[in-house]
Amino acid sequence: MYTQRWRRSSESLDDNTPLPELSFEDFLEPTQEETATQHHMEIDALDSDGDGDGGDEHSISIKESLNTPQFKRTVVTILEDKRLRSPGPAVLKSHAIKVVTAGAGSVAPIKPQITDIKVLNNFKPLSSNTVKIGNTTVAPTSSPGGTPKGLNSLTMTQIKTPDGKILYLQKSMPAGAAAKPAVAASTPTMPKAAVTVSSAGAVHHLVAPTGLQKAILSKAVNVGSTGLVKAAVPGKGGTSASTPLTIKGITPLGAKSVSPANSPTSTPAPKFQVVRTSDGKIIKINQASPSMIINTKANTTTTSGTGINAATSALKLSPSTGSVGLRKSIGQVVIRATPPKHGPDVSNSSTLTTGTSVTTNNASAPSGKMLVQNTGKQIVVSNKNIIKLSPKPGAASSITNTSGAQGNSPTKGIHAVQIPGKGGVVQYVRVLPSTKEVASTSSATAVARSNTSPKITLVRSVMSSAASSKSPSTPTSVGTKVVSVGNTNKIIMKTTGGSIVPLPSMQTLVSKRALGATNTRPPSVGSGNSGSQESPRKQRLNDLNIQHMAAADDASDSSEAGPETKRPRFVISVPQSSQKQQLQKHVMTRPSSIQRVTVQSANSNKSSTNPAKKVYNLLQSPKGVKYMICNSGIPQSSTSAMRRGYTGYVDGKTRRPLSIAAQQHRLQITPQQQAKNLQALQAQAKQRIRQQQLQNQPIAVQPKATQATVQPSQANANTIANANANPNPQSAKILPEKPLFEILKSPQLASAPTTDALAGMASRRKHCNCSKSQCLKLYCDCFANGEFCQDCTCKDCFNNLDYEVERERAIRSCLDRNPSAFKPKITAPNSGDMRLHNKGCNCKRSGCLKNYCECYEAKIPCSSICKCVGCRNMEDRPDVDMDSMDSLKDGEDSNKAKDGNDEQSQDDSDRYLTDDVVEATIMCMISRIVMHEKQNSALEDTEREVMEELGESLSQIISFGKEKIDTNELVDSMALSS
DNA sequence: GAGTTTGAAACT
DNA sequence: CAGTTTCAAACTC
Repeated sequence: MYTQRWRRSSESLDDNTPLPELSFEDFLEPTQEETATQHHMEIDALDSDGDGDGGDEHSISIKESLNTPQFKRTVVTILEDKRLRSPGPAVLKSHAIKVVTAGAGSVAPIKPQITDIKVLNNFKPLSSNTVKIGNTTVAPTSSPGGTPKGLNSLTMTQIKTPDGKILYLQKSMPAGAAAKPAVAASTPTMPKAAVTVSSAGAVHHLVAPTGLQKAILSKAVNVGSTGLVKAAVPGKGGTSASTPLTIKGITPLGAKSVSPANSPTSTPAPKFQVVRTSDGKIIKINQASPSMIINTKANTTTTSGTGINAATSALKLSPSTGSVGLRKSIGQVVIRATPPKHGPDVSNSSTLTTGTSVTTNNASAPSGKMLVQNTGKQIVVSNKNIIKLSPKPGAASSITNTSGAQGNSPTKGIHAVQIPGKGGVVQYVRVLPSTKEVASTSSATAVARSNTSPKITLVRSVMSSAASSKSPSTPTSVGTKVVSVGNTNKIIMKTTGGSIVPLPSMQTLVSKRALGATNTRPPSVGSGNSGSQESPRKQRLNDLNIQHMAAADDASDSSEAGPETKRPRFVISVPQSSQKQQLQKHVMTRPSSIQRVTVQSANSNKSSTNPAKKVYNLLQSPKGVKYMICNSGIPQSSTSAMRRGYTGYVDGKTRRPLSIAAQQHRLQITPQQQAKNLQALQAQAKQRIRQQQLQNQPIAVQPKATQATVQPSQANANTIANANANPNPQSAKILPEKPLFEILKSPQLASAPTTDALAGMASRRKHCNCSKSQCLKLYCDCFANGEFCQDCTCKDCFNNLDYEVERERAIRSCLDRNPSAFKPKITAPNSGDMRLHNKGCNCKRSGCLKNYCECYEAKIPCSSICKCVGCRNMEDRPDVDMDSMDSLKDGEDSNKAKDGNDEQSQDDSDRYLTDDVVEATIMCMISRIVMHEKQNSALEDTEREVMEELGESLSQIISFGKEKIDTNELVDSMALSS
């Protein structure tokens, strides 16, 4: 079935294929560890910009979350839409709720489940709006009143807002054996009010569909001021092994939903976007209502009786206590719930909502991460897959859909986006054309609009990639269109009345994860079909349904078992081609045709634990450049963070890390960028001068300097040579420097050639000795360099394949703190030898002349970036001005006076004015000229600049000379004193 | 090899 | 963002 979806090209693995390095983040694919049970869902966003308008942008993305054996979790993140234009019912502006529960997987996690709830902004409960995540639905209810009906019978968790508003999480009694806690805000009319939100006397009732929502919160969940709440949910039974936590929003299922849950009476037949995660969880977004459940502007008028103010943003969720607090400040709510173990529920729900064949398979579907952003611009599905929805009017060629073949969707034209879920599960996104286009309208009608769901248009650019797999299940029937997201694919969802913003790519969301690669294509780029923007299809998105379908062929993937199998591995390249192809479901996991390939060692079996198995993401740029990202392990190349010394041995030429972003940058180089490049070139030239000076400096530096300048091995010369051959900084061409295949290999897996290569360039000179960090913090050099510990003397080391989950989590943590954490600290901006410490040191006592200093250790002089005190490792700082000329003169004079030897000074000048220094100086001057030429600067200005450059260079040289003299003096004085 | 020093990383 | 603590490497003895 899906075989076509997946490209598993051994080619990509070809060592000869140039594979530009990718940032370390790129390697953070969903870990293998993720199990089907695990779910990580993020829902960002609810954009009700069209509250009144009905235009809403909604993006839903599903990402796979890291699942550790201990912690299985589903994360749902809802982000606020800051752009809410129309007033609407009180809406949470941005909300992030993160609930993490220990997975109830076959392997019962012993550790308590953690639930994180994070509310970023105002929370706006929508009466009719409901969000359904997996089995759990969260819906704000406008109905005033006390506890919803049937609360007593139900196990309820309350969420209280500062305002006194209360949200209830309802445990619907599971039809099946295991009851799952459901969180829902129900409209007052909801027959089964599982959850109610009452503020100011307004009560929202949550109705949980019997079959669908099941959530059990055994532990209280608290939302901290930070908006992040962690709650441990004991698993079922004493062991607490698996307690799926779901938030169940009971949304009035519009025409589609067959769900038992009753839609609020107030809302006739709201149209919903249903997103289904690979694990079978379903998220429904009621577009009819102006605001999504979770996100609405605070200022919005509340038609629904929800009393929650944006202002009141604090939420507390305590399952046990039932209290949930929402805070304004918190913009995000992430709910992580253990994925429902069993498909039946899911399937049911899915069928109810979507009713399409597509929905059927989820039982085993791996967890997915869904991110919905209020702005609605982006949808991230499974890891890096992104679907962007943008409100811009102009962009879209609306996709007119008539009733989709997919099933029972109430709405007519359904656009389906098929996204590969984990383990080959395909997620489908349906976009139902809204029948009504509402110009910006008053918000109040949110609930009432059931029929008139906000109009959302999906605009997608033509898929460039040809390989689109057809999912059998996907209806090719007329009306439903499957949108595959290809490289250039752009999906724009436009609510009526809302503007459609062409989403350049799906990458935006990825940014968090530093998927710079995706950005490589400007929106316009890519498919010849500009169409996405120009002729975007406009269509209401009534129902957004994303499903992860277990691809039959995925069996291989899934069968591969192991955590990896559950990760989505695919790349989506979608051919622009014909509509027919479009009808075909395209797997869209990654922006720019990224393909994920699982590579197993010859002997590797499907066993999940097989360390040898690795997943490579293959990426091919429009230009045909292939990139490979290794899923397992941290790519060494990309991460060569080089903390203390490693950097010093990495040669920019051979290992110059090139992040995806950087690559994109190159691809999209602009004149300004060119100018910057020139500047960088100048900087490099200066650095070169410095280095030259350092090399000549007899003291201390020399021995290491030689080392530092040693070029890495020629191992990859074949592939690298070309890349490096182009010194022209202006070149927009991607220059893969080294086959990532080798670079990315974990040390353990690295082939001999690779090892050699690495050894040549940056052989590990040492092994860590960590004792407390478990080698999962940047303290650990191995970890910081993206390497597995090997032959180290560390204690309790987790930096190995045995703890890949923890490791990946740690990586993510580091990246959260610092997205550049794994990027090389020392880089050569361009082609040059000039390496710069990106961050600079902060030495205070070492004078930057000991290896404590990262700059010194890397054999590079400190720069203006450094914050060091008493630095002795800088030959010339920018702040050095011509005054140094005088000082140098003085120094020379003093030196002369001291030595009484003019020849000495002459020798010094000869020493420092080496050919390299002169050359570098000239390069600086030339670069100025070039830059000015490009800028069409006046000749006079150019000349002046050039002379200034010369003066600056001379200043640096002089400074160096002066410092050297001072050093000599010091040495002499010390010698004398001794 | 133990103890100290150092500065980045992590934390508050 | 600044101050403090933690950490592991670098260094000293």
